[in-house]
Amino acid sequence: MKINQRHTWTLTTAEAIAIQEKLRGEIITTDKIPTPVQYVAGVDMGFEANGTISRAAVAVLSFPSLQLQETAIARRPTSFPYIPGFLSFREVPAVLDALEKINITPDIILCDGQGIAHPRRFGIACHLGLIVDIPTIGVAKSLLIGKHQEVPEARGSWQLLTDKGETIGAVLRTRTGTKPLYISSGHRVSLTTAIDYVLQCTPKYRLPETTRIADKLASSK
DNA sequence: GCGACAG
DNA sequence: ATCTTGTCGC
Repeated sequence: MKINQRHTWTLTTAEAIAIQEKLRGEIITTDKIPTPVQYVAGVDMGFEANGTISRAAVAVLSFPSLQLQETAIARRPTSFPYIPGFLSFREVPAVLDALEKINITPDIILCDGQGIAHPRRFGIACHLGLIVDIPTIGVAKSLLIGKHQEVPEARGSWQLLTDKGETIGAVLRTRTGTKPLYISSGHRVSLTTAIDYVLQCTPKYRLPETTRIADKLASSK
C-alpha cells in the first residue's frame, strides 16, 4: 500500500511533543470504518543487534474468519530511543516500511500500544492511523496512564479507563483468568467498536490473533 | 521534589 | 523490547 508521510522522524522530544499536540487535533474517535470489514491487520516490533536494528512485522488476516492472508517484514536502523510517551517515534518508521510491502489494504489495524490513552492523547495507534488513514485500535499489554476499577475475571468484562475526568479507553478481559488488555481508540474507531473488534479477534488467547502472528514474525528470525 | 512510565 | 529454564495449571 501507499503511504504519505506527515513529517520527518529525526527529532528532539520537544519537537515530538509539538507534533503530537498538532496532530492530535486530527484524530477522529467515531466510527469511520469501511463496510464490510474484510481484513484486519496486526503490527509488532522486534529488535536485533542489541537494539540497533528495528524489525517491524505486519500480518493481514481475513475477518471474521481470522485466516492469515499476507505478511511482511521490514528492517531499518533504530533511530529513536524508547521513552514512555514517545513510542511512535521509535516504532512507526519501520512499521510504515513493512506496510508499504503489503498488497492487501487492511480495513482495521490493531496496534501494539496505546491509542488516545496517552498523556497527550496521541499514542502509537493514533499516530499510525493518521499517517496511513486507516482505522486503528490501541491494544496495550500494560498501563501507561489512567485509572480504573477492578475488572471482573470473566472474558468480555471491562471497565472504563479514565484520566483527569476524561474517558480515554477501557481495560478489557479477553480471556478468563489472565491479565486484562488496555484498549483505546486510535483513529476512526470508537471505544465501543474497538472493544467489539478486539473480542472478535481473541477467540482463544489473551492477545489478538493479528498481533500474535505479527509477534512471531517480529521476534523469531 | 517524588513516583510512574506503552514497547 | 530483550536477557533466559524450568515449572505450574488447564
